[in-house]
Amino acid sequence: MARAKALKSDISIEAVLEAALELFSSQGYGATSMRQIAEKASVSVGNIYHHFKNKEVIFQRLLDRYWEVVLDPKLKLNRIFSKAEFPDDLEDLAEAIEEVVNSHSRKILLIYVDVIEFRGAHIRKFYETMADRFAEKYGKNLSERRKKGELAGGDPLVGVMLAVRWFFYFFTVEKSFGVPMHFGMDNRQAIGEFIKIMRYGVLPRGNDDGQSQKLHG
Amino acid sequence: MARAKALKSDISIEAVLEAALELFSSQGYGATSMRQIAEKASVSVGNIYHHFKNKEVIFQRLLDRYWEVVLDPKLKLNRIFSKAEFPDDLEDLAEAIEEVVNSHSRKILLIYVDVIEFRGAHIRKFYETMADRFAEKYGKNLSERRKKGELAGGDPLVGVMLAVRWFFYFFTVEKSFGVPMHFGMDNRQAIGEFIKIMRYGVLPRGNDDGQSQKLHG
DNA sequence: CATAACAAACCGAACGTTCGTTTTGTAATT
DNA sequence: AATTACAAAACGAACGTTCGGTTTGTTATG
Repeated sequence: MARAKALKSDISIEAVLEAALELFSSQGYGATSMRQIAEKASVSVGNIYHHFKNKEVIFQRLLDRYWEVVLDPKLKLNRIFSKAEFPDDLEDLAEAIEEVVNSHSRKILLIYVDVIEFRGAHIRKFYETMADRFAEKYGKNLSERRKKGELAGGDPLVGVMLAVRWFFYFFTVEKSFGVPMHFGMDNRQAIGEFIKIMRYGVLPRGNDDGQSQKLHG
Repeated sequence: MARAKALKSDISIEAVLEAALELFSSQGYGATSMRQIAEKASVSVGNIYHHFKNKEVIFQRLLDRYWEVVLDPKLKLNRIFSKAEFPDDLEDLAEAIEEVVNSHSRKILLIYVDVIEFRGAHIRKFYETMADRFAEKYGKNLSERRKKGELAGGDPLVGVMLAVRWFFYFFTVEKSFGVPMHFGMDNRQAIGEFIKIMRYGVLPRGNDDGQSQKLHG
């Protein structure tokens, strides 16, 4: 039987990838040297080249690992996607996305490194296929529910994509960029406001309130 | 009697900044060399160092120029801010932000370069002060209108910030990152869907089921 | 059990280039 | 004449990568 024994070389490879992730995500690709990676990984430069053809395949490998995470069907976010209960799942979506960003904030930064230094060469194709998969999985369920009148007019898929992208960007800026968005309120509160707007909009709903809509004077 | 005469040296400085902007925004800071800048600007390396203390001040200068653009009261976007007619101004906001991003897509990329390679060192303070200024300008007007019942409950400023950030991100990804978001629809249509959701939410409004989005012609 | 044989893992010096910056000297402008 | 603008060469340091040699671990053989 095949044992999953941890080879010594695996430890080195892991150390190199971890060091490279740390450095690429905090300095960029071009500004990170192989010697820096070697030192941080407590490994010789020659050893790195024994395991990796060159600097770029290290970067590529790191991006591949992020895709594995994001595409994992066991990921909570993906399970929410396949249930497709928008907009009831907005809170769950926010929580799951926060979890992804918190757990993989540095890997997410690599995407921006790729955009800046490689013109998005490594990630473009992936993003396109991912968007398609998402639309297929989530979209069918949604359009059915819309026919039943559970959702307002317009393409419901847009609403989900909009929210998902916004959540991702929100937490990425907060966590990966390290820039608190500070809408003048707590994080959780800001998410709550966003969800409220997504569901009900910012214009007052006329029915149960004495105030009826008096816009466009 | 200040002459606005264009000195010859100004032409060199301008060429250097233009070349540096092009290179920094497409390769990142660390991966761009002074020799590359010099060649693209048709200027000698020594000449660059005659006008700029070092490489980093070139980068800093470029970011400063972007702030000047964004803070200019004459900028259409800023004029919309000071009128604060949310959510009626959503279309105008989208258009103005698209204009800013289209006109300054490369400078916007510098922000991401700063985040990646300098941990946002150059931009952090600016963003904080800008958010405050925005909240002060736009916020007062909004809270008054909310008291008059023109807006739904919750902090109305969140809605504006939410929309503004989303528009910026949307156009930045489209134009600066060069990644078409392709929500399965036209750009203008996607913006329209977003605005509709912002105003009315995705849940159907009680008055007439499902078809309440007919106003705002 | 001991050991020879072999490959994978690893190291660190060295290669040729290129880096950011400085120095030196000349042309242009004032 | 004095100062600014510019170009070219040169500096030491650092770059990505290569390479010869050593250590380590496993397998085969006695």
